[in-house]
Amino acid sequence: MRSEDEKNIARGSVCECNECIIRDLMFTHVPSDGSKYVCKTKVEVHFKKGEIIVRSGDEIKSMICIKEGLTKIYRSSRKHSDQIISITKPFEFTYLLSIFSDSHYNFNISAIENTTVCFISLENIKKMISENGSFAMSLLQKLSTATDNVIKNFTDINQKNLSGRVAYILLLFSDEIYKSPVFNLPVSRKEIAELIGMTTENVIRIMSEFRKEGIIRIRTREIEIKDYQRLKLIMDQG
Amino acid sequence: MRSEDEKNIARGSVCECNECIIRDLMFTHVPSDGSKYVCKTKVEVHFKKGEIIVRSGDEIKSMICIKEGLTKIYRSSRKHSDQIISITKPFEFTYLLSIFSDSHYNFNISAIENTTVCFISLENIKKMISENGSFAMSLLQKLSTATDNVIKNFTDINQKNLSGRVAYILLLFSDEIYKSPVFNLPVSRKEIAELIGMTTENVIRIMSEFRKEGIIRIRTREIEIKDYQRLKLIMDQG
DNA sequence: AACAGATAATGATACATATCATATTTCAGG
DNA sequence: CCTGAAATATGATATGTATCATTATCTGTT
Repeated sequence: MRSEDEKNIARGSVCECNECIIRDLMFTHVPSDGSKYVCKTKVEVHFKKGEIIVRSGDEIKSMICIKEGLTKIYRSSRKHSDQIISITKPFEFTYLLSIFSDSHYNFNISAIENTTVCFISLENIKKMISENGSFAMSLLQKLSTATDNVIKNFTDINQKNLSGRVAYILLLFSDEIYKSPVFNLPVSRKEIAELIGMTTENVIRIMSEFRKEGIIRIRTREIEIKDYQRLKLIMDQG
Repeated sequence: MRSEDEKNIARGSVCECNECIIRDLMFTHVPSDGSKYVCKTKVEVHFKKGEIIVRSGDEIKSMICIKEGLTKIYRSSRKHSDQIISITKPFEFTYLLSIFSDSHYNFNISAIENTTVCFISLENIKKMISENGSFAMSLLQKLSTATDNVIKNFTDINQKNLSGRVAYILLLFSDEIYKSPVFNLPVSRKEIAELIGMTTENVIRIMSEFRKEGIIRIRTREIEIKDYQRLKLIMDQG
């Protein structure tokens, strides 16, 4: 049976995206024909909202870079519900460094919006690292920053009470992802709960409280942050 | 004012440790004079239990490898108590990948046992990475495995109830660190609480319960795991 | 347009965990 | 050996959060 990666690559077409980190790194560090290893094997694949991109247990054959849309990395455990580890934005790599530590995925990745991703042959990336140290160094820097942020988010969220966590996630979407006070939540309340470690009911309840207090406006998935300062205060004090 | 690193290096002597990961990687990947960059600048420093090795905010000038003893990486937040991110054993690097993502430490590191650490000039490590891709690749693999484990531990612990967490930490010390059913806890109950995200009182309470049930024996810091299977069950079910 | 299933919303209650208060023990320093 | 501060221990209570139950709303499908 073919792996997900192989199936995905088979679906894809050659990618020419200019903002790509890898392309950027190659342009900076690989003198002439950087395309030798990477560009030939890059393929773009589109996933609809909700579709699974890779599954825990699959063999890792690609680095996956988000071109457009939004994805989540998550663990599924037998008894409990899923736990979301992080959300990945355009021009970030989905899977952090873990691609170097294991031959198979330990987490799942799925699209939480319609998403275009770029599969880049991991074998070739490894070859590039081995042959070009300054490329390696730059890639290492980018990946470790992302990993650091994941750890920082975990510790931040862990210390907050429920209101603080909900405030945190609303500000994340507003400030970091959509860069607007009005946005459509790409995730269900259940997924928010999985992201910040609480129950679905309490996510809903606390969002309702924020609404009653005039801090946010809710129209199902559409959220408007009306009192930014207050929400920030709740996040910081939670 | 000199950074902690500089002060530490000034205290140290040249290190000749054979089990060192860096030395091992160099031996594998650097043909002849691997010592050129690294060995000359390696220094061993001893820290007494409780001493701080690096402080959040210090400039990062070294990779720090534990030779002997045990250290903790932790965040100090204004209001709440510290949060321990991970415990580092001999022949592991204390600071994971973060050394590549920032110029200054974001976390603190301190010795939780009498500890000997090895400071290796970061500048030289970076030079090695740039000049030797296969060294870079191996280092990347080792560091990303460690980082992966930190993330996995976070998600594991988060899903457990208090009993499960205490069981987890006791088994960690017994299985991973001391490899013996009897060991002296290197950390206070307060530090255990900071490591697994609960209050000191509840750590004590649950350990007492385990004692009353005959699962462990406690003599202050000395712990004996008497019913390994039961403890494991509590960890898994919690 | 109507339906069904998923998602969101809200309340009542149970449970887990934190907080507060108070002993008791341990241990470093004089 | 004593002493006091820190760590450990235990109980009572308060609080936060999860769970369970029910209804309302949304969304996609026929």
